[in-house]
Amino acid sequence: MDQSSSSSFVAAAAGLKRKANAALGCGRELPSEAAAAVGLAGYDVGDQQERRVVVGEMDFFETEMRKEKRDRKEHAAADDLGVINSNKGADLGIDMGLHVGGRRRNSGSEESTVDDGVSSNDDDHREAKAELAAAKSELARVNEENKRLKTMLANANTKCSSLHMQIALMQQQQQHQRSSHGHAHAHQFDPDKREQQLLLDAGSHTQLVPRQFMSLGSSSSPDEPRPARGSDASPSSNPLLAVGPDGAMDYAGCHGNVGAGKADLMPLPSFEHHGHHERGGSPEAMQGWLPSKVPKFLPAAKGPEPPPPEAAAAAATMRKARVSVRARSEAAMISDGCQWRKYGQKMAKGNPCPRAYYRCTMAAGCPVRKQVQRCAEDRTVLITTYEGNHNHPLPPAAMAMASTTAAAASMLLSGSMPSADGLMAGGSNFLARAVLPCSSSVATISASAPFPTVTLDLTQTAPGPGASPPRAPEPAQLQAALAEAARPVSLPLLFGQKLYDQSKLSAVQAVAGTNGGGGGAQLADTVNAATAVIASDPNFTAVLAAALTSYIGSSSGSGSAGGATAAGGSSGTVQPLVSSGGDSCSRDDTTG
DNA sequence: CGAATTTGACCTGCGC
DNA sequence: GCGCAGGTCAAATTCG
Repeated sequence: MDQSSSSSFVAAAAGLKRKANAALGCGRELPSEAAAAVGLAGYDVGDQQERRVVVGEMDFFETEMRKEKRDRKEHAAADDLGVINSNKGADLGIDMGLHVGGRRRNSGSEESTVDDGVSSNDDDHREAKAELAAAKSELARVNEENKRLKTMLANANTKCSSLHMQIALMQQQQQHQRSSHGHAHAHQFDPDKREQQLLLDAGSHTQLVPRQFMSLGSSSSPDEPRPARGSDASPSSNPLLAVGPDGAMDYAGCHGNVGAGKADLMPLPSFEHHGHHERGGSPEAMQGWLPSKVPKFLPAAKGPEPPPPEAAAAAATMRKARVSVRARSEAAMISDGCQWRKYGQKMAKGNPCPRAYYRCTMAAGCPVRKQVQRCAEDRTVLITTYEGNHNHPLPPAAMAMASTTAAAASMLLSGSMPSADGLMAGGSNFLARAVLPCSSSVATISASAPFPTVTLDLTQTAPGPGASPPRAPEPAQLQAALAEAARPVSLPLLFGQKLYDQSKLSAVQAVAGTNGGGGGAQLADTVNAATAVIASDPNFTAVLAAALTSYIGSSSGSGSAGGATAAGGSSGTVQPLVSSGGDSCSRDDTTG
């Protein structure tokens, strides 16, 4: 090794060390030995390519994305039947069986290579032809399979949109009833409820999922200026078509600049970006991106009609609702199908690992951000916290995560913003019971100020006495868990039985609206019914929807959902995974 | 050379 | 008012 290459190697190694540290979430803080202590020693920092492979993103959707690439490759390959690259066979996981002597063709010397090997042996030649034909057949079969899977995925995502709409409609109905019946009385003597109502009233100023849903059909805020819609389809008559007047417009807008119509991009289920409507005057509004801080949110609202201060404050609070995903990963970041750009890194108190800040770059002005941080207690656990909603269609690979997080956020923010106690007494622990047999996922809610957060914990194994330490799920398992989370099945049953049961809803609303201690029977009934649904169909989307039912019913606090707390609360199997600010681990430290 | 990342500075909210 | 912590900005740096 000459001197120049040696020095460049040293420089590269230094850079790699720094990056590897950062990738492991322990960037500036970790000297070499410390990096080794957290597992860096397992990586070959001298090989950048290797490092990129190993320390790169943990790809939840690796299989799917590969499949898509593969699909495209195979189409090309099918058109060019003269050459079958054995690498394709490797990618496909198919042994093409072409490794016969020197007869494997390559694109560089097809004729001569083949002839050299074949001319001397006609039997081998025939055999190779047969293998080639078999390989083609297999290729065609795999192509068909890929197409079928793609179609299934698209259908699933469409159904998931329907689920979100149903959740929204239920929330809308609940809010309408609440606003028309009890809220005037309840809020007069309950400052918290008054504040909640302010949040509700301000909801249409926000870009949060529930507000998006609420905006369907009739606005929750009658005085809220709404863009005129030619086809104001009734959401109840056709939830899918009524993805939302706003959403429809926004999609039309973003389709233009992010390639709508591309087969591999799908509109998010009712995801909407409100910035265009609310802050249309400012440059930031044009970009659709606003910092999350309230003081910046307020001045940014320089449009013709800035929202009232309390509305803006409420909007800022609600906009901070987050969905956190915990997963074991050695990679620096989980791959959720979106494109992210890092815009900052910060040391968080109580955690030696830095927190990285990313924003979505799939579309200009997408307001979605995420924070990535390793858990202080278990640095194999990567905590990814999402905030905001995409304002653009997502590739199929991103739909599972987006749908799951949107559903969780929607649930968390639905209706009102109950106290943390109320959440923990009801929704959280109920969610905590939602252990997926298929993925061992656990969802918890924390409404701790200022950032209500839903955590999807993909690190937990099924609880059991004396259970061994959590086992790291394979990426494929994680992907399956997320895909499962987004798979909407049996929702008509769930909603038909519970969420559209107006009498029961009214009862639950009465509980929530009056902040009273009664209604335990109805609540328990709802919880039990939802639990039954989960038991019969342990689907995470259904779990979330069911949890929403429970959550709405229990949002009044009072611990009336005591039955729901039994399994998860104190067993230790469900930890307080996330708290405000997404710094779950440090929270765990401080709360003991 | 453009895009992405790094990193110190800055801003803001909050608790004391 | 002050200090701390979280979050963001933006110039500098690195990468492809």
